[in-house]
Amino acid sequence: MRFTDTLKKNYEFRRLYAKGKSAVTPYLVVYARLTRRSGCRVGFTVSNKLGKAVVRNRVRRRLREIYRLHETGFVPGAELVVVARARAVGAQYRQLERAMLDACKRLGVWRPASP
RNA sequence: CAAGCAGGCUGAGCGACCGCGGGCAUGAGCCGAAAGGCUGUGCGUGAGGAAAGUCCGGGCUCCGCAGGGCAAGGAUAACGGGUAACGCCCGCCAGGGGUGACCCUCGGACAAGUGCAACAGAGAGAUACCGCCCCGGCGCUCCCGCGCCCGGGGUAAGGGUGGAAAGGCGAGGUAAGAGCUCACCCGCCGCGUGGAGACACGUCGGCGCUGUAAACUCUAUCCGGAGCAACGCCGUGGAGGAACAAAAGGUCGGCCCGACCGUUCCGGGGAGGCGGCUUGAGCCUGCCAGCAAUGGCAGGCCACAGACAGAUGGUCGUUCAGGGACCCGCAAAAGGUCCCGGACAGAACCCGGCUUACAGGCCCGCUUGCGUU
RNA sequence: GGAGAAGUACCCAAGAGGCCGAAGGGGCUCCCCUGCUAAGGGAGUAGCCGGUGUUGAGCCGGGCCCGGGUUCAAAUCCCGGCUUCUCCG
Repeated sequence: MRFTDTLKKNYEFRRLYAKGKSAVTPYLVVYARLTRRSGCRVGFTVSNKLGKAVVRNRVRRRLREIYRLHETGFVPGAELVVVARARAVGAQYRQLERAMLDACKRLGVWRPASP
């Protein structure tokens, strides 16, 4: 994740929830906004209502891997938070991937990478 | 060979590409006055037997506390040992289960005191409902005797109720009965022998006492409280305080007037940062002591994670388990092809246990039954 | 990560060893009131699961989150799980 930092502080998450736009899919919710920074910043939220620690870790790792593999397509300066919903627990990797890219495209922070 | 019992180990292997957290080195690039930081490169490393539940015991911190005793509250409970300690472990005893290997048991004291034992039943340490027996009364009868809407007394053998009816059973005894007496058995106390002890055996003597302490209680032993979000250090700004200066300067403004603004130190401490943070009752090998838990000695090793919105992942190939379908075949076995497919589960200060979850696989020992020699 | 609390009928809930065969509300059924409904008033049975029987009623057994245990007897006492909720920066 070359140009990417992770969102860490609670106030950063709350600022994004308050000021950003969101897109909803059955598997996840994406909040996003644009800043003047040169790199992207991303955070992942998997609440403990989704399951035990193993389940939550697997969901978060998959979401992070999806972001990593499609990192070059994100608009610089984007700040986003991906919140997993309950149906993400039993989802296939490809379903999660399609849901996340679709949501990001609707928010205008991602476009398919040109080869 | 089959069925079973007990214990221990293991918790898929190899490879490819991309990616992540620590550590060490490097000094290539950038930033910085420097310390150093970020990026890069190389080497090596990176989840568990339960990491889980947070149920016990410790270490470690802070708070409280002169020392000792008593009380309150809580915990534990046969006996002997192990351990830093434990409610854990080992051995053993008693009771219960199993043909057996073996398994199960919060297993002190109701004979110190108090409470409770609903309903049923006559009666729940006490009792006379039915019954049985004696005496009196009345009636029947020639008498023997028999009967009862009668009264007084004896009785705990029989009936029924109940979880439990007050040692069991037999004989003697008696009006009928009764440990009232006796033999045998059961239990408790005492005595003798053996044992480290719980206890076992014997029976010379005494006694016959309901159950319940996961009811209050008593006895013995142990325990101060909170927790790494503990705690220690640093800490821009802002609130507050002190010292210095009261001139110069800055901002608003065309200028004057006017308004606003200082520097240094202290400072509880919020955000944040750093430490605590991984070398420890540590791991491996061998020998000795012990039935064992465990302990002792010698040698070797730091390979055995340390994050802080929290790393250990993703996509594949192949092998090994496993399951299903088909082919071959009378059937089983073996073989072949294809498909599916990997238990429970993720460190968060660290250890010792317990409990709970768990696909399978491997090893050792033992028991019973059958067969062969 | 740590510290606690609570689970009782469809919902809210009382009960703290035996009279529990589970109180009381809400809900449900029937009746009154109304042109009809709501509200109000009166009465009533059951309730969840399984079995049996059925037009319906009934009858039997099990059930107080789940599984063990103590006791003659457990919603209640003890042990172990599960679920939900709260607090600590």
